[in-house]
Amino acid sequence: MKTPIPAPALERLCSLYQLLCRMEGEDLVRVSSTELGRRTGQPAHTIRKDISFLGEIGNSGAGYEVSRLKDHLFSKLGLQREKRACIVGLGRLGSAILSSSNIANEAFRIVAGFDSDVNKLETIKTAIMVFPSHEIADVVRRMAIELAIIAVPAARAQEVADRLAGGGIRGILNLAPTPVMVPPGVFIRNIDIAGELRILSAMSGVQLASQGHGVPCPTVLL
Amino acid sequence: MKTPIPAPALERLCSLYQLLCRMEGEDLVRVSSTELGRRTGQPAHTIRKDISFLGEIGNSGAGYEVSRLKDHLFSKLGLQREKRACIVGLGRLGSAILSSSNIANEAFRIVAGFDSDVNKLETIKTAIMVFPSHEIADVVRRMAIELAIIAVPAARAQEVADRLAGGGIRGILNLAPTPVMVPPGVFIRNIDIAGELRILSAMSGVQLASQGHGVPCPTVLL
DNA sequence: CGATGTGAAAGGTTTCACAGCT
DNA sequence: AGCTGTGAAACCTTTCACATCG
Repeated sequence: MKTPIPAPALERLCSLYQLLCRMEGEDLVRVSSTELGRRTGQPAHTIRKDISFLGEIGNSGAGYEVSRLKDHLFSKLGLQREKRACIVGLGRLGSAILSSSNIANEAFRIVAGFDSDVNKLETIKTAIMVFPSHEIADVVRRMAIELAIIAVPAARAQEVADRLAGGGIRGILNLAPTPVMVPPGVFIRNIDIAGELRILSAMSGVQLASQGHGVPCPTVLL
Repeated sequence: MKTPIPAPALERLCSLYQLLCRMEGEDLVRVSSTELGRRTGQPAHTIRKDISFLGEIGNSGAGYEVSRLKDHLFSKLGLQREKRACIVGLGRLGSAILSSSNIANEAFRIVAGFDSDVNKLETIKTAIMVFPSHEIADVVRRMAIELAIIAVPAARAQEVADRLAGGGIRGILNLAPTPVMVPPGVFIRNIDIAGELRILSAMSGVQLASQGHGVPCPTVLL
């Protein structure tokens, strides 16, 4: 925690954590950076560098012990403490995420949902607590919710983000097709699924300066 | 084309294009880079630099004409030619995207869907053509589909990606909670929604080297 | 003056090379 | 031999400063 970690490295480390969870399930005990590189699509030295940002861990010379490295990331990435999360917008996208994300998740747990449509609140079938949207700030504060997913129409996304921020949220994943802005201290990730397709469309028609960056490499043979 | 464009700049330009579409709807005719910066959360010089990667356009000294700049991006980003897209996996997530993405889209059109569950193919209500998953490569080739969205369980994502690549796909947006690898020439964006939350969780608990300028908005794109 | 466009500097990330360990 | 960890080089992106235009 001494060294500041580059954001891209942090993202890769999160992926790596997921990979290690899977490998542990496959009963693999030791793994080299070369092998991890093969399975993530990154060069081995990137893997080693990323890991080293969190401090030493591997038995220098004999690869990493899978479960030890996993636990190391688990704690260093702060995933140890399960964070409470909420989801705003219980339409098709919101409830799809809800039904897929609340199973077996170690880093966060969705504990509340919001929607502005009162009918929907009454008819929805879910184990989490649901509230009308105007109570966002209150509920976020009262339940000590730290993370939020926004899955509402574009026109309402900024307003929702403001309310979440007002309740003291720490991080927001915005899935609405327009970026939102947040005050300093709140982490934001704007992910627009249709926009992503547009980017792909553009990438395939324009000459790029470099096409690295999270793009898995080819181990291709078919 | 002449100047290679940095990938991050390309992503921002796609966002900018969306913003300009909205501004045109608001009947705004002229806009300065400062104003665009305010609305996207980026500094003005970044806006100007990004735009300049595509060649000159603004009346140097009097801002940009909204519709002219919009059209400029539209053609330079290759959005002009509407690309055919498909979606693999018609579960909750897949059909949520389908119902929200096929309305008024200028850059791509979803023309086919795939699922391995034959019952689902028979019961699903949609305007697009649906096929069993084992026909992916054939259909992609026959219908000249260029882009794909993967919305299947993690265990089947790589296999689906391989079939898409086999059919000659150009770009893949993978929403499964595990990254997939593709042969060179295919553009890939791996977006794991639960993983994004995990990244937020980690970001709020670890010291970062550089964090977005307080209010940014780029799409992570992957 | 206030705006754009751009070469050049600054800053951050990735890649390399090698010391040290098994 | 093969592996990890890391300082330093190489690379790419962002930021700055200023020439130029309306």
